[in-house]
Amino acid sequence: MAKYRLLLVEDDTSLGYVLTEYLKMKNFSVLWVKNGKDALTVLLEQPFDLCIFDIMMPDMDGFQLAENINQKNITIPFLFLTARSLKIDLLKGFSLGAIDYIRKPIDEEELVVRLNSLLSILKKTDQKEEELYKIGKYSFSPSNYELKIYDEKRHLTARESELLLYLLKNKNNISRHSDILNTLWGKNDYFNRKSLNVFITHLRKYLSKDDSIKIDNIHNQGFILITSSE
Amino acid sequence: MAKYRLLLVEDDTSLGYVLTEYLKMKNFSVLWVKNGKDALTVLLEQPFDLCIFDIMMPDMDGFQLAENINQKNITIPFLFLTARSLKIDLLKGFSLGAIDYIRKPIDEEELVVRLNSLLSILKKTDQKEEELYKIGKYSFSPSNYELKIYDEKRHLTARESELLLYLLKNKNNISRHSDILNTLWGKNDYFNRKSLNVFITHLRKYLSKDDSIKIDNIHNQGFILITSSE
DNA sequence: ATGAAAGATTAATCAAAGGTTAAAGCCTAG
DNA sequence: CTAGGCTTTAACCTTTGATTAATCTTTCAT
Repeated sequence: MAKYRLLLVEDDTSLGYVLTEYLKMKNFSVLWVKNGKDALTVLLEQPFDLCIFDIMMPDMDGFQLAENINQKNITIPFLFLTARSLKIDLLKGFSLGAIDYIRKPIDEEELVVRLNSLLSILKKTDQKEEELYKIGKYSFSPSNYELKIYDEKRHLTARESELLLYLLKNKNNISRHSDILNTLWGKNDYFNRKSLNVFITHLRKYLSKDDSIKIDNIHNQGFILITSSE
Repeated sequence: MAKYRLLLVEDDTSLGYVLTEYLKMKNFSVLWVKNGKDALTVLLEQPFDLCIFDIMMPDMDGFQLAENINQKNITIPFLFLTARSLKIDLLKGFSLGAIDYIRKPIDEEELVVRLNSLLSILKKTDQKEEELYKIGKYSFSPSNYELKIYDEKRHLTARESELLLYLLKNKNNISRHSDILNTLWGKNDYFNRKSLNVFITHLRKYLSKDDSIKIDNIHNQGFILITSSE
């Protein structure tokens, strides 16, 4: 089983250290940062499966961090792990989109089973791959990497296929640069972005035989596969 | 939003009644049964989105119920809601496939947000809950930066979109210069104010196809998006 | 009424982002 | 170990859009 990648945001040095080591021992890949600002930076650059936020931290607290994530349209599951046990805080946490709110002091073993439970739910809902997609006059089979129009077939490469699938899953909605890159490339930097452009060019060429289909760029935001038909 | 269907398995009559009524008030559809046997029967007959199991019950306890479910390959998400607070019980609960383990006494409000959170993760597939604003004859999707009237679509830039969203949130109320500038630009000076004017001009042009919409200036105060319709 | 400040509009500017093509690396099967 | 296909990097060109500027028009206090 692939390691799950966790981002731990915790300003308390000793707790942060203990948790990081424990979770690593339990076969998680953990990045520990000590404040919300650093968290935002790495979230834009690297993919994670789940984030764990402390609330009370200097500079940017956990709530502010969650607000920032929502505002920036970063799609990442997160939960709060906090000493703040008041109900009002819990309600606020969930209303910000947290998938859990765990009160300190936490038993490490309990934390691990809760993390695994949440991660397995998240994974289950993410995996749903259909057999055949219709794109205007084209049809696309992600499992064979095959793009067909009329009788013409074209075999896409793995990357081309993944990218097209990603765009299709968000058909007529923005697929954000950062989300694409984090999902397909695993990181988001200058070179990946360039690479992404190259593959977008490929897909546009392959799909050029049906004018009702286009891949638009939304400046500084992402790409959007538009099918005007249907 | 469609009602979620819950199955509550709880032998305590007064708690069962209170919970059922409370959850119904919170727009859940609830079936309450008092033992594991009845639970199994209705699970085979009716669909549910989520089940809530007490543990300590006569005849068949919650753990046995969960074991039965696994053995019969019934795929249904369930969680435990129990007075048994020992870690060993929690670990057993998760190992049986529970998606949460909530210790009594439970605050009803907290229970509801936890249920909603879990259900929204589970239903992530049809979680296409993109917000859409109506502005007279226009509709605006902030996540796609898309402004639509009839069949015409226009993609706004990030700034245009943010500004329109800000005005919409204060629809028919004044959006102050200083508030807009501080929120979107992060500072408020001569040049930003000039920039803001330019974007207001853009939005006015984009929205000019419906006379019932206008963006008025309140001298020295701010702007106000007015929709006379509705 | 009048002048200064504020607002509206259009256009110019320029750095950043995107597009395209080709060459360079990198795997992997044979 | 090498040939061929795929991905990444590079080079170069085009487009985009926030800002600034320039020029009118409106508002408001006096």
